Amino acid sequence: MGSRLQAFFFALDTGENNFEFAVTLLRGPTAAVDYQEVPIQQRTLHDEVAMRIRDMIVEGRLDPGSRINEVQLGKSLGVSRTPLREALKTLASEGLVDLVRNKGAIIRKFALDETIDMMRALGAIEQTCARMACEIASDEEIARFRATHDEMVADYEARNRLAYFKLNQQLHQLLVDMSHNETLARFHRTVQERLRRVRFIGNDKPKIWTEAVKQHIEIAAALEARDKERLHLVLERHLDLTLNRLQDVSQESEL
Amino acid sequence: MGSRLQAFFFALDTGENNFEFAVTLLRGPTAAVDYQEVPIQQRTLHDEVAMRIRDMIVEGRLDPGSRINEVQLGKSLGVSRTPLREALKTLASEGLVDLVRNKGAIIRKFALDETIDMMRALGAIEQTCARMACEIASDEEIARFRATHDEMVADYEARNRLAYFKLNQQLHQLLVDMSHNETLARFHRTVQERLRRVRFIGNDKPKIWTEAVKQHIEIAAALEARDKERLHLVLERHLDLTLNRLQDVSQESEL
DNA sequence: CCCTCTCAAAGTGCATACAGTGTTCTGCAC
DNA sequence: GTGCAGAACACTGTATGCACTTTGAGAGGG
Repeated sequence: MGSRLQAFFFALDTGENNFEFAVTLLRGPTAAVDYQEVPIQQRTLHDEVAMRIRDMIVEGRLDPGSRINEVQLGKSLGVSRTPLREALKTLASEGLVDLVRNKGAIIRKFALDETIDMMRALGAIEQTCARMACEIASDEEIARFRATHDEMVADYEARNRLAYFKLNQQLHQLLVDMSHNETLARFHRTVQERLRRVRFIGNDKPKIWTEAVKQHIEIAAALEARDKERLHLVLERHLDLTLNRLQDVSQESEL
Repeated sequence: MGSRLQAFFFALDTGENNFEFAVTLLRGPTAAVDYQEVPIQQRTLHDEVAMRIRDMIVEGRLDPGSRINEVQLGKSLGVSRTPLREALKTLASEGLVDLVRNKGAIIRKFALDETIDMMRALGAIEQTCARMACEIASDEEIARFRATHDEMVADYEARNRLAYFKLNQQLHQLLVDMSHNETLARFHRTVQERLRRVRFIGNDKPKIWTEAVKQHIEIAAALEARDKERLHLVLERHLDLTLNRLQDVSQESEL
């Protein structure tokens, strides 16, 4: 809703060019009054910069825990400090960096418990949205979910990990979108973005992967049956699986 | 300028500013490594400015739908455009303003359906957190909830509206905090802040007020019984009440 | 060897300057 | 009076400059 363009992009694995666009977010059912509805709109420098840095952080090209040198980074991006600093404010609100007076931006380093915290939040949102979706999602949407789901399963069977991951993420997003609640959906996106660098850790264990797929099949089924409680339960288990995976993999306590 | 709610809110929130909110953003409950742990820290200008503008928006002193003139506002706050612009980036991320290229910041005007959307999100978070709370909240926390609750009911009986409102908000926050999920709690705070200007509309109807209190009593009871499902249901009804109230009050479609 | 004190270099926070873009006002044709 | 062109104005976006804080290396004392 609203027309905030601060969209979040899913470069996911390509690591490059996230120019597949935010326009999707522009759906504006709002009364065409004032400035509420915004046209296509060129991107500003600070937006562009925010995107670039976001990617750098998420892809691990900037070291968690380290400071950002504004002059240096600005030079390397070819912009002055002003738009850079503005971009950092945005990233700070998204929780990707911490801003400390006279020290500037520090790449946020997530403790394990914080990561778990965020995962749980993500899971909770998904559960909630799933419940809502059972009530108000259209049959078309559910069909679309099913289609994406089937595609994903096919990718699993072909052991096509990359495509699988992508569709998996998309599926979770789809579920959330079906709640028709933009506020929750956007929050989900933000957190998911924050977690991108750890989201799929450990999914390379065949057993876990297989289990995850099984759950997904159940999820799709429950959704089609519009069975709130069942869906809630499966998602609970799905989250548990993710958490276990995370805990197994990360002996160290920071990510 | 402002909406008809303006006077209402001046009374309501007593200029108690969101200090805690700003501070929360700096928090890092992490192992004391690197820069993760940040000392008390003086506030920066842009933080201060963000806070001021946030208050101005929430209290209706800035007109929804109108643009912010950076020079003018900067002058009136006694700061240059740089920290002001940085503050605006923060507020944009919080969803209080929209940023449009070559137009700057526009105070966000919420369509009724967007407001409902946010309310629902808030309700969903509360439900979710309540479920979590039933499992992991300590007895002390629940006792504290109960105490606050009782205090609030007393304020109701004394028809002490202002105190009631304050405790009500606090109670909802408490519930969310009991989930021990910082991510969700922070999100809840952000959205609640956005809604501050409309949150308690219509609560002056005695009938509705009475009903709300009844529900609160049930909520406290369910929580003490750690009865997830019951709590979920009551909260559902509580949300419905809020939504009805909102719909009743706002004939016009924007807030 | 270690401590700490000093001071220069580096880096951030904020203000100002400049360039480009929207907006408004004026004057003129009709 | 209405509509339009164009110039003056207003305002935003970005770059640069200055002041103050932090950092860190080296000197001097213990």
